[in-house]
Amino acid sequence: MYTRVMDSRQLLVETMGELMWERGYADTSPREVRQRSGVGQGSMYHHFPTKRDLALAALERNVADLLPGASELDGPGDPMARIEAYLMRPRDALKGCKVGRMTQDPQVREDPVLLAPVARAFAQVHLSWVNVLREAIAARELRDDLDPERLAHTLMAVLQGGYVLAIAQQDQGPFDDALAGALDLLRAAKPSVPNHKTNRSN
Amino acid sequence: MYTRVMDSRQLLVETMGELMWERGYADTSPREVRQRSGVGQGSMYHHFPTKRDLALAALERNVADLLPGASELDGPGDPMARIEAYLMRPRDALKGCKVGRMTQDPQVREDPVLLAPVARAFAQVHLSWVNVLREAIAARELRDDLDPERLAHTLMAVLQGGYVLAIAQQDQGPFDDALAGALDLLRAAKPSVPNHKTNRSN
DNA sequence: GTCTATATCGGGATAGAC
DNA sequence: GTCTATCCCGATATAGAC
Repeated sequence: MYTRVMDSRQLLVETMGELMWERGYADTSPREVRQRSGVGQGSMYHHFPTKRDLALAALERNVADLLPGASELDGPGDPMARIEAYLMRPRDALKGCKVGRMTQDPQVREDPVLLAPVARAFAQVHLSWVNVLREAIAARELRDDLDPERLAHTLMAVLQGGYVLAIAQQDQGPFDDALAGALDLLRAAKPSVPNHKTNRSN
Repeated sequence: MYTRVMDSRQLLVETMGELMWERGYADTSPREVRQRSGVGQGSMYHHFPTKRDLALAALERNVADLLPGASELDGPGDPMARIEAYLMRPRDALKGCKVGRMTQDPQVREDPVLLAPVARAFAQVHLSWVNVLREAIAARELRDDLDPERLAHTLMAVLQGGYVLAIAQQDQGPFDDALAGALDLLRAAKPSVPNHKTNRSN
């Protein structure tokens, strides 16, 4: 590791990451990156021969930014409480998801290399969801006839889709509703004869 | 109404609609539209002075394409059956949603005029969802402590988010999972003492 | 590593004839 | 309404000096 220094390279990656969040990949120009970052032309093309190279680095950075948040699902603590905490964490719905947004960018979608970090990120979040859902079932907080793999996709979709609804209406409300509704459903899906002795072997 | 003729104007709208579905707005050029449609330059700018004008027409057309499908929710028939039919209708997840996709296009997102048809479409679908969910509650197919407005957003989000997951993985699976999981949750949210006499006053 | 200069191409039109 | 010609600009680099 070559240690710290907030050098040009890193500045570029950070700036590109922001712009990709705000504007996507296709509609972000190298010019904008240079202007916002203050890094010069020559310098930029020295570090990143093409826009795509820069985008790849930025994407990986954005993914790395996001994953720690999802690890909130991994515990410790009561599974349903972790789920609730994760779902109810404050999020700016109108900004959308740094990572999920990329799936709608035509030039990312068609480029397996750019899509790969997105796929990996989602796969990892899915894993966390599956685990916490399994635990919730084991703790009798959820009916055991629910399929954790499926449900994990459902809950991830609520999040990603919530952003879409919020942006469409230019209103945070639908996003909050979508998450709250999902939580309501989970609560309604407690086993019909729950273990009231609450001896948490977890 | 000036009757049929698949004239240039209509051809342009149709083609732009397809391209916006495939590539979004920002990344679709007037040139592509002309080439795919076969309509000439002069003709195009005669009918639509700017790209944005064409996009608006195409967007409205795409919305009009989609709404009839959502009216499947409006019945008649058993509410839960309608919900299931709507959710399980075959969809090509990798193509994404014609309308929802627009929310991720930077140039649409920032343009209230272009965003408006999207917002109206979603509002209308939301209405259909609220109605069918109310009916499901009235028919004792869903617990009456669930909030139809919220749940409507949740279910719309599952759909929209399902597309995101599918595209990320380049796999229809996560989409199908997300919808199936949502249906599982709805089924698990039946009232604890359901009315087994099934006297449908609906 | 960074700078400035230069190059090519496509996007998004406008002009004016037919 | 449709055609061809033309225009300007920004996107995305490449070249070569410092």
